[in-house]
Amino acid sequence: MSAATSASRADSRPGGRSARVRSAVHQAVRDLLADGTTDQLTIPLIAARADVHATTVYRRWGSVGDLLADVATSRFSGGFVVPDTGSLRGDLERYAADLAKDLGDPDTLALVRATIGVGGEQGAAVCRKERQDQLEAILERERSRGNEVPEVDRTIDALLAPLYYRAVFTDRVPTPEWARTLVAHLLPEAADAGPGGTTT
Amino acid sequence: MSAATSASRADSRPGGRSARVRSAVHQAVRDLLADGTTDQLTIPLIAARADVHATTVYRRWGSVGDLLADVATSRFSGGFVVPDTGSLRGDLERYAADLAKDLGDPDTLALVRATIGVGGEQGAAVCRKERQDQLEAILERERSRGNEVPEVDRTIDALLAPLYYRAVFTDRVPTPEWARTLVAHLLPEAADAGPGGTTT
DNA sequence: ACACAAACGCACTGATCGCTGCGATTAAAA
DNA sequence: TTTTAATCGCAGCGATCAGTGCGTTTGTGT
Repeated sequence: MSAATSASRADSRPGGRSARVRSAVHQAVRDLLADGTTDQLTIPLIAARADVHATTVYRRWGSVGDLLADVATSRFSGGFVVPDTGSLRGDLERYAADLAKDLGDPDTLALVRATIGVGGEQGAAVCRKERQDQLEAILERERSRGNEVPEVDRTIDALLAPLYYRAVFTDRVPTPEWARTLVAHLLPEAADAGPGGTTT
Repeated sequence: MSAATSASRADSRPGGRSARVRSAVHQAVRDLLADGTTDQLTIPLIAARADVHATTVYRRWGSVGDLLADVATSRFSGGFVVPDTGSLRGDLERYAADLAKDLGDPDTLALVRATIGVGGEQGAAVCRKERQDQLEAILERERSRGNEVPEVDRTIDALLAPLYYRAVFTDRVPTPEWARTLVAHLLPEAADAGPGGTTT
Protein backbone atom coordinates (compact mmCIF):
# COMPACT_ATOMS: atom_id res chain seq x y z
CA MET A 1 0.00 0.00 0.00
CA SER A 2 2.12 2.87 -1.21
CA ALA A 3 -0.48 4.63 -3.27
CA ALA A 4 0.59 8.10 -2.24
CA THR A 5 3.99 7.96 -3.87
CA SER A 6 3.04 6.36 -7.17
CA ALA A 7 -0.36 8.01 -7.51
CA SER A 8 1.00 11.47 -6.92
CA ARG A 9 3.40 10.94 -9.78
CA ALA A 10 0.56 9.68 -11.93
CA ASP A 11 -1.62 12.78 -12.04
CA SER A 12 1.24 15.20 -12.35
CA ARG A 13 0.52 15.70 -16.04
CA PRO A 14 -3.21 16.24 -16.43
CA GLY A 15 -3.42 16.57 -20.17
CA GLY A 16 -0.85 14.15 -21.50
CA ARG A 17 -0.98 10.52 -22.42
CA SER A 18 -0.77 9.55 -18.77
CA ALA A 19 -4.17 11.03 -18.11
CA ARG A 20 -5.70 9.09 -20.99
CA VAL A 21 -4.30 5.82 -19.74
CA ARG A 22 -5.31 6.70 -16.22
CA SER A 23 -8.93 7.33 -17.08
CA ALA A 24 -9.03 4.22 -19.26
CA VAL A 25 -7.78 2.07 -16.41
CA HIS A 26 -10.17 3.69 -13.96
CA GLN A 27 -13.06 3.06 -16.30
CA ALA A 28 -11.99 -0.55 -16.73
CA VAL A 29 -12.00 -1.07 -12.98
CA ARG A 30 -15.45 0.43 -12.67
CA ASP A 31 -16.73 -1.67 -15.56
CA LEU A 32 -15.37 -4.88 -14.15
CA LEU A 33 -16.78 -4.16 -10.71
CA ALA A 34 -20.13 -3.32 -12.28
CA ASP A 35 -20.06 -6.72 -13.97
CA GLY A 36 -19.63 -8.41 -10.61
CA THR A 37 -15.97 -9.24 -10.99
CA THR A 38 -14.60 -9.05 -7.47
CA ASP A 39 -12.33 -11.93 -6.59
CA GLN A 40 -10.88 -12.21 -10.12
CA LEU A 41 -10.18 -8.50 -10.18
CA THR A 42 -6.57 -8.81 -11.28
CA ILE A 43 -4.17 -6.44 -12.95
CA PRO A 44 -3.80 -8.30 -16.27
CA LEU A 45 -7.58 -8.48 -16.54
CA ILE A 46 -7.97 -4.78 -15.85
CA ALA A 47 -5.22 -3.91 -18.32
CA ALA A 48 -6.81 -6.01 -21.05
CA ARG A 49 -10.16 -4.32 -20.50
CA ALA A 50 -8.53 -0.89 -20.73
CA ASP A 51 -6.53 -1.77 -23.87
CA VAL A 52 -3.40 -1.02 -21.92
CA HIS A 53 -0.42 -3.21 -21.27
CA ALA A 54 -0.30 -4.81 -17.86
CA THR A 55 3.22 -3.51 -17.38
CA THR A 56 1.94 0.04 -17.28
CA VAL A 57 -0.55 -0.77 -14.55
CA TYR A 58 2.09 -2.59 -12.53
CA ARG A 59 4.44 0.38 -12.76
CA ARG A 60 1.95 3.13 -12.00
CA TRP A 61 -0.11 1.48 -9.28
CA GLY A 62 1.73 -1.63 -8.23
CA SER A 63 -1.14 -3.53 -6.66
CA VAL A 64 -4.87 -3.85 -7.02
CA GLY A 65 -5.30 -2.30 -3.60
CA ASP A 66 -3.51 0.89 -4.58
CA LEU A 67 -5.40 1.05 -7.85
CA LEU A 68 -8.75 0.62 -6.11
CA ALA A 69 -7.86 3.32 -3.61
CA ASP A 70 -6.98 5.65 -6.45
CA VAL A 71 -10.22 4.94 -8.29
CA ALA A 72 -12.25 5.42 -5.15
CA THR A 73 -10.48 8.66 -4.34
CA SER A 74 -11.16 10.21 -7.72
CA ARG A 75 -14.71 8.88 -7.60
CA PHE A 76 -15.51 10.36 -4.21
CA SER A 77 -13.78 13.70 -4.64
CA GLY A 78 -15.26 16.40 -6.74
CA GLY A 79 -18.62 16.55 -8.44
CA PHE A 80 -20.29 16.88 -5.08
CA VAL A 81 -21.42 20.39 -4.30
CA VAL A 82 -21.88 21.29 -0.66
CA PRO A 83 -25.38 22.80 -0.57
CA ASP A 84 -26.05 26.29 0.75
CA THR A 85 -29.78 26.70 1.16
CA GLY A 86 -29.51 29.21 3.96
CA SER A 87 -30.75 26.97 6.74
CA LEU A 88 -29.02 24.08 8.43
CA ARG A 89 -32.02 21.85 7.96
CA GLY A 90 -32.15 22.61 4.29
CA ASP A 91 -28.44 22.01 3.84
CA LEU A 92 -28.53 18.70 5.65
CA GLU A 93 -31.62 17.52 3.81
CA ARG A 94 -30.13 18.38 0.48
CA TYR A 95 -26.82 16.80 1.36
CA ALA A 96 -28.38 13.63 2.73
CA ALA A 97 -30.58 13.31 -0.33
CA ASP A 98 -27.62 13.74 -2.67
CA LEU A 99 -25.58 11.22 -0.75
CA ALA A 100 -28.47 8.75 -0.81
CA LYS A 101 -28.76 9.11 -4.56
CA ASP A 102 -25.01 8.66 -4.92
CA LEU A 103 -24.81 5.58 -2.72
CA GLY A 104 -27.86 4.15 -4.42
CA ASP A 105 -25.94 3.59 -7.62
CA PRO A 106 -25.03 -0.13 -7.82
CA ASP A 107 -21.74 0.58 -9.55
CA THR A 108 -20.65 3.00 -6.86
CA LEU A 109 -21.70 0.51 -4.25
CA ALA A 110 -19.62 -2.23 -5.81
CA LEU A 111 -16.63 0.09 -5.79
CA VAL A 112 -17.12 0.87 -2.12
CA ARG A 113 -17.42 -2.78 -1.15
CA ALA A 114 -14.37 -3.81 -3.15
CA THR A 115 -12.29 -0.95 -1.80
CA ILE A 116 -13.19 -1.88 1.74
CA GLY A 117 -12.51 -5.52 1.06
CA VAL A 118 -8.95 -5.21 -0.18
CA GLY A 119 -8.06 -1.82 1.28
CA GLY A 120 -9.20 -2.46 4.83
CA GLU A 121 -9.26 0.56 7.08
CA GLN A 122 -7.34 2.64 4.54
CA GLY A 123 -9.81 1.89 1.77
CA ALA A 124 -12.78 2.51 4.02
CA ALA A 125 -11.39 5.90 4.99
CA VAL A 126 -11.11 6.89 1.34
CA CYS A 127 -14.80 6.14 0.81
CA ARG A 128 -16.05 8.28 3.67
CA LYS A 129 -13.42 10.94 4.40
CA GLU A 130 -14.54 13.43 1.77
CA ARG A 131 -18.20 13.10 2.73
CA GLN A 132 -17.47 13.48 6.40
CA ASP A 133 -15.39 16.60 5.79
CA GLN A 134 -18.17 18.12 3.75
CA LEU A 135 -20.68 17.37 6.48
CA GLU A 136 -18.43 18.97 9.08
CA ALA A 137 -18.08 21.99 6.83
CA ILE A 138 -21.86 22.41 6.79
CA LEU A 139 -22.00 22.29 10.58
CA GLU A 140 -19.06 24.63 10.98
CA ARG A 141 -20.55 27.19 8.63
CA GLU A 142 -23.80 27.16 10.57
CA ARG A 143 -21.98 27.52 13.84
CA SER A 144 -19.99 30.47 12.48
CA ARG A 145 -23.35 32.15 11.95
CA GLY A 146 -23.79 32.03 15.69
CA ASN A 147 -26.34 29.21 15.74
CA GLU A 148 -26.28 26.11 17.88
CA VAL A 149 -25.56 22.93 15.94
CA PRO A 150 -25.55 19.25 16.86
CA GLU A 151 -22.24 17.69 17.69
CA VAL A 152 -20.24 16.29 14.82
CA ASP A 153 -20.28 12.74 16.12
CA ARG A 154 -23.98 12.90 16.74
CA THR A 155 -24.57 14.10 13.20
CA ILE A 156 -22.41 11.37 11.76
CA ASP A 157 -24.26 8.73 13.75
CA ALA A 158 -27.63 10.10 12.67
CA LEU A 159 -26.93 10.78 8.99
CA LEU A 160 -23.80 9.26 7.54
CA ALA A 161 -24.03 5.99 9.43
CA PRO A 162 -27.58 5.04 8.38
CA LEU A 163 -26.88 6.05 4.79
CA TYR A 164 -23.73 3.99 4.49
CA TYR A 165 -25.15 1.10 6.49
CA ARG A 166 -28.29 0.77 4.44
CA ALA A 167 -26.33 1.03 1.19
CA VAL A 168 -23.48 -1.29 2.01
CA PHE A 169 -24.98 -3.86 4.35
CA THR A 170 -28.58 -4.25 3.27
CA ASP A 171 -30.33 -4.90 -0.01
CA ARG A 172 -32.46 -1.78 0.33
CA VAL A 173 -31.65 1.25 -1.78
CA PRO A 174 -31.40 4.46 0.23
CA THR A 175 -33.92 6.92 -1.20
CA PRO A 176 -33.66 10.71 -0.92
CA GLU A 177 -37.03 10.79 0.86
CA TRP A 178 -35.87 8.42 3.54
CA ALA A 179 -32.63 10.37 3.87
CA ARG A 180 -34.63 13.48 4.69
CA THR A 181 -36.39 11.67 7.53
CA LEU A 182 -32.97 11.12 9.06
CA VAL A 183 -32.51 14.87 9.26
CA ALA A 184 -35.96 15.19 10.81
CA HIS A 185 -34.90 12.80 13.54
CA LEU A 186 -31.64 14.60 14.16
CA LEU A 187 -32.98 18.17 14.35
CA PRO A 188 -35.80 19.23 16.65
CA GLU A 189 -38.99 19.72 14.71
CA ALA A 190 -39.73 23.20 16.05
CA ALA A 191 -37.28 25.82 14.98
CA ASP A 192 -34.96 25.81 12.02
CA ALA A 193 -31.86 27.24 13.62
CA GLY A 194 -33.05 26.53 17.15
CA PRO A 195 -31.09 25.01 19.98
CA GLY A 196 -31.36 21.46 21.21
CA GLY A 197 -29.98 18.41 19.52
CA THR A 198 -26.78 18.84 21.45
CA THR A 199 -26.00 15.63 23.21
CA THR A 200 -26.10 15.03 26.97
CA MET B 1 -21.69 -18.58 -5.02
CA SER B 2 -23.35 -21.87 -4.25
CA ALA B 3 -22.57 -22.02 -0.58
CA ALA B 4 -25.93 -23.43 0.40
CA THR B 5 -25.53 -26.73 -1.40
CA SER B 6 -21.97 -27.54 -0.48
CA ALA B 7 -21.94 -25.99 2.97
CA SER B 8 -25.06 -27.82 4.08
CA ARG B 9 -23.38 -31.08 3.22
CA ALA B 10 -20.32 -29.99 5.16
CA ASP B 11 -21.84 -29.75 8.64
CA SER B 12 -23.91 -32.88 8.31
CA ARG B 13 -21.50 -34.87 10.47
CA PRO B 14 -20.71 -32.73 13.49
CA GLY B 15 -18.23 -34.97 15.26
CA GLY B 16 -16.38 -36.75 12.48
CA ARG B 17 -13.30 -35.94 10.51
CA SER B 18 -15.19 -33.40 8.45
CA ALA B 19 -15.74 -31.20 11.45
CA ARG B 20 -12.05 -31.25 12.31
CA VAL B 21 -11.06 -30.18 8.82
CA ARG B 22 -13.81 -27.60 8.79
CA SER B 23 -12.69 -25.92 11.98
CA ALA B 24 -9.07 -26.04 10.89
CA VAL B 25 -9.89 -24.31 7.63
CA HIS B 26 -12.04 -21.76 9.40
CA GLN B 27 -9.25 -21.00 11.83
CA ALA B 28 -6.80 -20.66 8.98
CA VAL B 29 -9.02 -18.10 7.27
CA ARG B 30 -9.34 -16.11 10.48
CA ASP B 31 -5.60 -16.27 11.07
CA LEU B 32 -4.74 -15.09 7.59
CA LEU B 33 -7.20 -12.25 7.77
CA ALA B 34 -5.83 -11.27 11.16
CA ASP B 35 -2.38 -11.10 9.58
CA GLY B 36 -3.64 -8.66 7.00
CA THR B 37 -3.80 -11.09 4.10
CA THR B 38 -6.71 -9.91 2.00
CA ASP B 39 -5.96 -9.81 -1.71
CA GLN B 40 -3.73 -12.89 -1.59
CA LEU B 41 -6.37 -14.81 0.33
CA THR B 42 -6.35 -17.83 -1.92
CA ILE B 43 -7.44 -21.41 -1.45
CA PRO B 44 -3.99 -23.04 -1.68
CA LEU B 45 -2.70 -20.56 0.88
CA ILE B 46 -5.59 -21.26 3.22
CA ALA B 47 -5.21 -24.99 2.81
CA ALA B 48 -1.49 -24.85 3.55
CA ARG B 49 -2.13 -22.85 6.71
CA ALA B 50 -4.72 -25.38 7.85
CA ASP B 51 -2.49 -28.38 7.10
CA VAL B 52 -5.16 -29.59 4.72
CA HIS B 53 -4.89 -30.40 1.06
CA ALA B 54 -6.19 -27.74 -1.26
CA THR B 55 -8.31 -30.36 -3.00
CA THR B 56 -10.46 -30.71 0.06
CA VAL B 57 -11.14 -27.00 0.22
CA TYR B 58 -11.98 -26.86 -3.45
CA ARG B 59 -14.45 -29.73 -3.12
CA ARG B 60 -16.20 -28.56 0.03
CA TRP B 61 -16.41 -24.83 -0.59
CA GLY B 62 -15.50 -24.26 -4.21
CA SER B 63 -14.52 -20.63 -4.00
CA VAL B 64 -13.07 -18.17 -1.52
CA GLY B 65 -16.36 -16.33 -1.51
CA ASP B 66 -18.32 -19.34 -0.36
CA LEU B 67 -15.70 -20.15 2.23
CA LEU B 68 -15.72 -16.63 3.61
CA ALA B 69 -19.50 -16.65 3.78
CA ASP B 70 -19.37 -19.92 5.71
CA VAL B 71 -16.78 -18.59 8.14
CA ALA B 72 -18.73 -15.40 8.67
CA THR B 73 -21.95 -17.32 9.21
CA SER B 74 -20.50 -19.55 11.90
CA ARG B 75 -18.77 -16.54 13.43
CA PHE B 76 -21.90 -14.42 13.66
CA SER B 77 -24.32 -17.11 14.75
CA GLY B 78 -24.34 -18.43 18.27
CA GLY B 79 -22.41 -17.23 21.26
CA PHE B 80 -24.53 -14.13 21.37
CA VAL B 81 -27.17 -14.19 24.07
CA VAL B 82 -30.15 -11.93 23.59
CA PRO B 83 -30.36 -10.03 26.88
CA ASP B 84 -33.45 -10.02 29.06
CA THR B 85 -33.07 -7.35 31.71
CA GLY B 86 -36.77 -6.71 32.05
CA SER B 87 -36.82 -3.29 30.42
CA LEU B 88 -36.44 -2.35 26.80
CA ARG B 89 -33.83 0.24 27.61
CA GLY B 90 -31.79 -2.25 29.55
CA ASP B 91 -32.05 -4.85 26.82
CA LEU B 92 -30.99 -2.43 24.12
CA GLU B 93 -28.13 -1.03 26.17
CA ARG B 94 -26.83 -4.46 26.94
CA TYR B 95 -27.20 -5.57 23.35
CA ALA B 96 -25.56 -2.48 21.91
CA ALA B 97 -22.68 -2.78 24.35
CA ASP B 98 -22.15 -6.44 23.47
CA LEU B 99 -22.25 -5.69 19.78
CA ALA B 100 -19.78 -2.84 20.21
CA LYS B 101 -17.42 -5.14 22.02
CA ASP B 102 -17.83 -7.76 19.32
CA LEU B 103 -17.26 -5.37 16.43
CA GLY B 104 -14.33 -3.83 18.25
CA ASP B 105 -12.26 -6.95 17.76
CA PRO B 106 -9.82 -6.31 14.89
CA ASP B 107 -9.97 -9.91 13.70
CA THR B 108 -13.74 -9.85 13.50
CA LEU B 109 -13.56 -6.57 11.68
CA ALA B 110 -11.16 -7.96 9.11
CA LEU B 111 -13.53 -10.85 8.52
CA VAL B 112 -16.44 -8.50 8.00
CA ARG B 113 -14.54 -6.33 5.54
CA ALA B 114 -13.25 -9.28 3.54
CA THR B 115 -16.67 -10.94 3.43
CA ILE B 116 -18.24 -7.75 2.15
CA GLY B 117 -15.46 -7.29 -0.37
CA VAL B 118 -15.75 -10.61 -2.14
CA GLY B 119 -19.29 -11.57 -1.15
CA GLY B 120 -20.96 -8.31 -2.09
CA GLU B 121 -24.55 -7.98 -0.97
CA GLN B 122 -24.72 -11.65 -0.03
CA GLY B 123 -21.69 -11.42 2.19
CA ALA B 124 -22.87 -8.22 3.78
CA ALA B 125 -26.19 -9.80 4.62
CA VAL B 126 -24.45 -12.66 6.40
CA CYS B 127 -22.63 -10.21 8.66
CA ARG B 128 -25.75 -8.34 9.80
CA LYS B 129 -28.74 -10.67 9.41
CA GLU B 130 -28.34 -12.48 12.71
CA ARG B 131 -27.83 -9.25 14.65
CA GLN B 132 -30.79 -7.59 13.02
CA ASP B 133 -33.03 -10.56 13.79
CA GLN B 134 -31.96 -10.49 17.41
CA LEU B 135 -32.67 -6.77 17.63
CA GLU B 136 -36.12 -7.28 16.14
CA ALA B 137 -36.74 -10.05 18.65
CA ILE B 138 -36.02 -7.66 21.51
CA LEU B 139 -38.49 -5.14 20.12
CA GLU B 140 -41.11 -7.76 19.42
CA ARG B 141 -40.88 -9.17 22.94
CA GLU B 142 -41.33 -5.72 24.41
CA ARG B 143 -44.29 -5.06 22.16
CA SER B 144 -45.88 -8.34 23.16
CA ARG B 145 -45.85 -7.02 26.73
CA GLY B 146 -48.17 -4.30 25.56
CA ASN B 147 -45.63 -1.49 25.48
CA GLU B 148 -44.97 0.96 22.70
CA VAL B 149 -41.66 0.44 20.94
CA PRO B 150 -39.78 2.36 18.26
CA GLU B 151 -40.15 1.22 14.71
CA VAL B 152 -37.75 -1.45 13.54
CA ASP B 153 -36.19 0.71 10.84
CA ARG B 154 -35.76 3.58 13.24
CA THR B 155 -34.03 1.30 15.72
CA ILE B 156 -31.73 -0.06 13.06
CA ASP B 157 -30.80 3.44 11.93
CA ALA B 158 -30.14 4.56 15.49
CA LEU B 159 -28.27 1.52 16.83
CA LEU B 160 -27.05 -0.98 14.25
CA ALA B 161 -26.04 1.59 11.65
CA PRO B 162 -23.76 3.70 13.86
CA LEU B 163 -22.18 0.60 15.35
CA TYR B 164 -21.38 -0.98 12.02
CA TYR B 165 -20.40 2.32 10.42
CA ARG B 166 -17.96 3.29 13.12
CA ALA B 167 -16.44 -0.17 13.18
CA VAL B 168 -16.14 -0.75 9.45
CA PHE B 169 -15.60 2.70 7.99
CA THR B 170 -13.68 4.62 10.61
CA ASP B 171 -10.54 3.99 12.61
CA ARG B 172 -12.33 4.50 15.91
CA VAL B 173 -13.18 1.50 18.04
CA PRO B 174 -16.81 1.40 19.15
CA THR B 175 -16.87 1.32 22.94
CA PRO B 176 -19.72 -0.10 25.04
CA GLU B 177 -20.12 3.29 26.72
CA TRP B 178 -20.64 5.06 23.45
CA ALA B 179 -23.04 2.34 22.33
CA ARG B 180 -25.20 3.07 25.37
CA THR B 181 -25.46 6.72 24.37
CA LEU B 182 -27.01 5.57 21.11
CA VAL B 183 -29.81 3.99 23.10
CA ALA B 184 -30.21 7.19 25.05
CA HIS B 185 -30.72 9.07 21.82
CA LEU B 186 -33.21 6.55 20.50
CA LEU B 187 -35.42 6.27 23.58
CA PRO B 188 -36.98 9.26 25.32
CA GLU B 189 -35.21 10.01 28.54
CA ALA B 190 -38.32 10.14 30.69
CA ALA B 191 -40.05 6.82 31.04
CA ASP B 192 -38.65 3.38 30.52
CA ALA B 193 -41.47 1.82 28.54
CA GLY B 194 -42.99 5.16 27.63
CA PRO B 195 -44.34 6.17 24.23
CA GLY B 196 -42.64 8.35 21.69
CA GLY B 197 -39.78 7.43 19.48
CA THR B 198 -42.26 6.29 16.87
CA THR B 199 -41.52 8.13 13.67
CA THR B 200 -43.71 10.84 12.18
C1' DA C 1 14.97 21.74 -34.27
C1' DC C 2 17.28 19.28 -30.61
C1' DA C 3 17.96 16.98 -26.38
C1' DC C 4 16.16 14.85 -22.39
C1' DA C 5 13.28 12.58 -19.12
C1' DA C 6 9.23 10.19 -18.34
C1' DA C 7 5.74 6.96 -19.68
C1' DC C 8 4.49 3.16 -22.43
C1' DG C 9 4.64 -1.33 -25.11
C1' DC C 10 6.90 -5.90 -25.93
C1' DA C 11 8.71 -10.35 -24.94
C1' DC C 12 9.92 -12.95 -21.70
C1' DT C 13 10.58 -16.01 -16.77
C1' DG C 14 9.33 -18.13 -12.47
C1' DA C 15 5.67 -18.96 -9.51
C1' DT C 16 1.11 -19.67 -8.24
C1' DC C 17 -3.63 -20.79 -8.99
C1' DG C 18 -7.82 -23.38 -10.18
C1' DC C 19 -9.13 -27.78 -11.08
C1' DT C 20 -9.44 -32.99 -11.91
C1' DG C 21 -8.84 -38.28 -12.18
C1' DC C 22 -7.43 -41.85 -9.05
C1' DG C 23 -6.44 -44.43 -5.00
C1' DA C 24 -6.35 -44.47 0.21
C1' DT C 25 -8.58 -43.61 4.49
C1' DT C 26 -12.25 -43.01 7.56
C1' DA C 27 -16.66 -43.59 9.87
C1' DA C 28 -21.15 -45.21 10.01
C1' DA C 29 -24.65 -48.85 8.58
C1' DA C 30 -25.93 -53.73 7.88
C1' DT D 1 -17.24 -58.12 11.10
C1' DT D 2 -18.33 -56.84 6.61
C1' DT D 3 -20.16 -53.56 3.64
C1' DT D 4 -20.60 -49.07 1.79
C1' DA D 5 -20.67 -44.35 0.94
C1' DA D 6 -18.42 -40.27 1.79
C1' DT D 7 -14.34 -37.64 2.63
C1' DC D 8 -9.59 -36.80 2.06
C1' DG D 9 -4.71 -36.97 0.19
C1' DC D 10 -1.68 -37.27 -3.98
C1' DA D 11 0.29 -36.08 -8.46
C1' DG D 12 -0.16 -33.44 -12.24
C1' DC D 13 -2.46 -30.64 -16.02
C1' DG D 14 -3.32 -26.08 -18.38
C1' DA D 15 -3.97 -21.30 -17.48
C1' DT D 16 -3.11 -17.18 -15.39
C1' DC D 17 -0.53 -13.99 -12.60
C1' DA D 18 3.17 -10.96 -10.73
C1' DG D 19 7.22 -8.95 -11.99
C1' DT D 20 11.46 -7.53 -15.02
C1' DG D 21 15.09 -5.86 -18.79
C1' DC D 22 15.00 -3.47 -23.05
C1' DG D 23 13.70 -0.68 -26.89
C1' DT D 24 10.22 2.73 -28.50
C1' DT D 25 7.18 6.51 -28.28
C1' DT D 26 5.39 10.74 -26.28
C1' DG D 27 5.64 15.23 -24.27
C1' DT D 28 8.46 19.05 -22.63
C1' DG D 29 12.08 22.42 -22.02
C1' DT D 30 16.01 24.75 -24.24
